[in-house]
Amino acid sequence: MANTAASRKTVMSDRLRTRILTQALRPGEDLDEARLSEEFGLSRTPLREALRELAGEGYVELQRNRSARVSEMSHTTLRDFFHAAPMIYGAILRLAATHASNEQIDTLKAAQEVFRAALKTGDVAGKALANNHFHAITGDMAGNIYLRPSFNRLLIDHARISMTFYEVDASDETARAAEQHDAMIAAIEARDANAAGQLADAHWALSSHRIAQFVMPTPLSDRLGDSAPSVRIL
Amino acid sequence: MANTAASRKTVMSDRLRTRILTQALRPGEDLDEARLSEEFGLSRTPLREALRELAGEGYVELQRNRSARVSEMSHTTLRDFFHAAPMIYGAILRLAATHASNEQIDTLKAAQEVFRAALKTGDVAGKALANNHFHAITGDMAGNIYLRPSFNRLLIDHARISMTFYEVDASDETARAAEQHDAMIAAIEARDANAAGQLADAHWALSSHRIAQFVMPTPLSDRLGDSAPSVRIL
DNA sequence: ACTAAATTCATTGTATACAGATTGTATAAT
DNA sequence: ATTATACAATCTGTATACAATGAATTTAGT
Repeated sequence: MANTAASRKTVMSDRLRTRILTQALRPGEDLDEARLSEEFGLSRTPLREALRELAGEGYVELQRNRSARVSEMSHTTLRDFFHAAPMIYGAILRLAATHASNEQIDTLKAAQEVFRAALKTGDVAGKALANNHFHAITGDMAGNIYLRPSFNRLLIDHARISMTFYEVDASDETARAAEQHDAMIAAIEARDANAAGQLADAHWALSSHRIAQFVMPTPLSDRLGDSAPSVRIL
Repeated sequence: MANTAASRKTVMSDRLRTRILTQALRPGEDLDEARLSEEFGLSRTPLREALRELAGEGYVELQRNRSARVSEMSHTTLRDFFHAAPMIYGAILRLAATHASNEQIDTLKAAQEVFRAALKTGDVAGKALANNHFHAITGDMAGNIYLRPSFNRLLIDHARISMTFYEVDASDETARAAEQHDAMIAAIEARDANAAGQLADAHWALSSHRIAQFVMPTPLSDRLGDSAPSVRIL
């Protein structure tokens, strides 16, 4: 039952998802059907179906009579990301606090432990994936089928962006992120939607600050004396 | 070039989408692969791929080792719909006003003419589809890849719900909806994001009022004298 | 030498046949 | 009569072979 055909296909999908999230497969990269199907020991038929499922989730983009590609990430997508993320993320976390089941809360706590462990090892991909998993669980908790597709799409690019800026060590900020995760768990456990919403804003502010700092580092002139560096990009 | 294989597949996808939007295929209905592939003159392979693409867009739901089903619509989904729609819709229309190209505005005007024409004929499916197309264009205008998946998912269920409550004649309200569409076009053309956002709220209020009235009609006691019927449902 | 057309090669799209899984039915045992 | 088990039928999942499309290269013409 372990190596059954059905499981091989889900394994393939999961592996591809992980590779895209960690940028082992780069944005815009072509996906050769023959090569991939051979690698996973499956024929092209199930691979093509898997690619279409991944396209629906936003991992890849299909093009007619051409190879599927890993979803692009341009400066335009980054602008759109900054616009959409706070709104969706706030709504998700408020709903998570309202609807989370006790079982889901336990799952979230476990994910948080994995995240903290990943912070210690220092493995970049491990951090990004663990963080991604933590937030994906909050998406499950919210349980709103209309918000989920956009939220999941945001998580994909958040992980991929993270893979870039986690390269630069900033252990104080990751530590603060972990603390915010703990606060989120507490707010959700207390069914406090307002607190969860505020934490979403705070968490987002921290994350977006890091991203902005990476994309557009503080100019030297600002570092001398000026205590309010520009966070706006583009 | 007209009846090529590639076009047959897109025709099949489009037809299935239309049937689901108009509830010719009912929520929860099983989709038999053999029957459908035969109907459209294609083998099961491309049909299965099409179903996976439709699943990604939210039209159908896949289940392992079972037939694909038309996406469900329960009282739970309706509650989620009411929660998510105003937020997403407002954001989309504000972005549409900010980013719309002149060509897109022309397309929107054409769609509005089709919508007005559909209102006159009285065909229920025609109204719902024309309205759906109008709003889909505003989604294109917004051009935010992170909001689009959720917005499109909302449009699917909005069309399906409309197919139910458009049955009941309420020509005064559909006329008002058409006027709001015109106002939206004007706001977008003027690049007035605030006006567009307010119109989104107003349009949504009208639509949700109709839906709520249909789902939970005004009790007789309220109709006699009480001028403020409850709009809240669930 | 350079452009244009034709041909070849590589890759995607589709059809068919087969394998695997699930559901329903019939039969047997208690 | 009821439950359990085995069998059969139906449907989903996968593999392989073939068709069609697009890109690259070669060849012919100017």
